[in-house]
Amino acid sequence: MSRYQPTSSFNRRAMPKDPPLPKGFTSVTDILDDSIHHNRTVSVVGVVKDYMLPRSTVGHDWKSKITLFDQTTEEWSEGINLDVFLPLEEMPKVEAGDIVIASMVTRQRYKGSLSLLNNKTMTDIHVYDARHIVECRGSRSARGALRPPTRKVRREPDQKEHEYVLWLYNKIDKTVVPDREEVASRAEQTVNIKDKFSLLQDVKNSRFSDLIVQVVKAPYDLGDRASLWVSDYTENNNFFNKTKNDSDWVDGIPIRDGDEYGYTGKWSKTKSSTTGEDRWDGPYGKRSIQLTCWEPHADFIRKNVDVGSWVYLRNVQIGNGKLDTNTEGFLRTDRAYPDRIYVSVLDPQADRETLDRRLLEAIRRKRDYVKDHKQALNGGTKRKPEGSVQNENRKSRRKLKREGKAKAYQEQEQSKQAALLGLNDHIKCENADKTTVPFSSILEPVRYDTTFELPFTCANYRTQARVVDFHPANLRDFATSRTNGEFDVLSDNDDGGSDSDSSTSSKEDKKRRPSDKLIWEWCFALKLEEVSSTLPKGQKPASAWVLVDNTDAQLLTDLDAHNLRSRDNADLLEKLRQQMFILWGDLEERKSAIEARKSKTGWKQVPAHSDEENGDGAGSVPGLSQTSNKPFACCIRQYGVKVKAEEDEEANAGEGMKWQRVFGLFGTKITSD
DNA sequence: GGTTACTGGGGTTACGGT
Repeated sequence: MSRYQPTSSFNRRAMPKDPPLPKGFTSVTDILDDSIHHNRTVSVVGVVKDYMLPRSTVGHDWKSKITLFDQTTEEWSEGINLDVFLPLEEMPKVEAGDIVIASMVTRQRYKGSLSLLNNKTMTDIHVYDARHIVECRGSRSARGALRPPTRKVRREPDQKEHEYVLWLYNKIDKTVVPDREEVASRAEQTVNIKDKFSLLQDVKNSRFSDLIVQVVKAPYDLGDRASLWVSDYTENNNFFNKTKNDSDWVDGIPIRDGDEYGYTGKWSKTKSSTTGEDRWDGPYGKRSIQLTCWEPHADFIRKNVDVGSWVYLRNVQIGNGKLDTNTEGFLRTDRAYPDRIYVSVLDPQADRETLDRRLLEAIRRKRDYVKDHKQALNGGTKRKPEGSVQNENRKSRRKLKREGKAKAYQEQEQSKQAALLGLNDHIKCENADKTTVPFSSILEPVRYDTTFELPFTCANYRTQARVVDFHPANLRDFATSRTNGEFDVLSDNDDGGSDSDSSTSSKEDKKRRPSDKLIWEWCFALKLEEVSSTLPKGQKPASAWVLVDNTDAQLLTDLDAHNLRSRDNADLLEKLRQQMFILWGDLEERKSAIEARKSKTGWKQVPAHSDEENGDGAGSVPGLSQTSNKPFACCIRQYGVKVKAEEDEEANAGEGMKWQRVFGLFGTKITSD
């Protein structure tokens, strides 16, 4: 049996004299049937049931939609949507009752719904004007009713197709064809697109709103419907006031005063359960709304939505629900289009460029909420001392900058000498106009009016040094991974995805979400040693560990980080090895040999304290200083990070924390020419 | 099967349910 006459439509396909579908065509029923794969190219001939006038898109084309049905679907008046993207002037013009041949269209699933999609190079859309088909009744062909094409067609319909169109016109039950005028007037309204988008803070009772929200609690399945708690991190006084006290919640539903429906009794068995599903993952206060979603939305939610998902919800009816206590939302089955799903899952990890601005703003609000929430948890006083320390630093920094300039001038002569040291000219360094300062002077403690020593200063330097060690010891560990945090899409985010200590999230928040992607970044440290022609004999050159972060490592190596422990990236590892060889000569070979001889106590940590003027602190490997490599010009920045203070140390960065100065490499590039 | 690779609306509108 031909696939154009499957058993599934046998019963609906009556009359033995019915002509077969023209070769290469598929019935609407079969297109709607799951036996046809997605993205298959099909051709269809059908009667226009509904359409939407073209609207502009954010892309180049305009978009219109034509709903088609045929004799295999007329019993249910079911139809398939044909989404058409074309320039406005090329858009086909149709009316209800017209017959359309759409050849070479793609069967697609978009936002949960099946539809057909035109493609510019392959698809032909031929429209037969219903009013003229009547006039063709005397002939065997509907050819005379064919409207002039709106764009160049690949192929004219053949005689069989013209005949089939006429047959279909006569065959179709006219009572199921919607009235032309009625559809036209409805279509006119489709160009008046009402922007129903609303923030939760602005939703109004009995209105319909489109929302961009995050699911803050696992959807609760109620059989024929699903309950969803969502937030966009705005506040609405009419919302339920979620408190930290979870005793007023059962199974995701707040227990109302009076408990009219006896929830407490009914569900008391599960009340004490604190499984992940019961967990509240949203903001406190009046920031979340409960939605009741009927089919087919409920089914979509069951399959595609979980706690943490960001969703775009369309046509949510806002109301007070039966209890008339708090504002709730209702996502109902569309009466006119029962298959239409008004839920779509948004991808916050998408390119920032393509991300919906409204989603970005919601994520920003969440970030701010989380920050403020953290402050509240900490008593709201923590930030002040931090700020004052920074102000302090800012003042002193300005003064130091002035002093630094004078000092730099004095050191100019010295640096000129250093320039004669035979630098590695494969290493290029930015800020060539800036005075080079000796590496040792960067390491000197910073004093303010000689009354106290600053923990660090923020400054950039240009200097000359050579690499005498690196960390981690294995080049494969120069790249590390982290999950792409939710707030990373915010351009001003400073919460660092992997910066778990500064994160305010709960443990659950840190748990990897299915949508999180693994991000690979460079992170390694180089131990630099001073090169100086004026160093007195016998005196050890100054040295210090210098961190190389992802951006600076990208510049340095001209490579992007990936999992270097994966065999797939063996090429990248080799490239990295070659690049580093230019920078540090045979250092890796020497280090490998030494490490191989070392006891199996594991690698030592990079010294947390980077000031290692004497060079023999933890992390230094004896013998590596003898490595033969050339010094090079590089840029070094000094900055401070907050670390936990030991009991006997001064906590100068707020409660229990102290400042520690750190050095970083920047503006330095390995070149092979 | 085939191309190119993006674009994506409606509404005097709403029930059902604990």
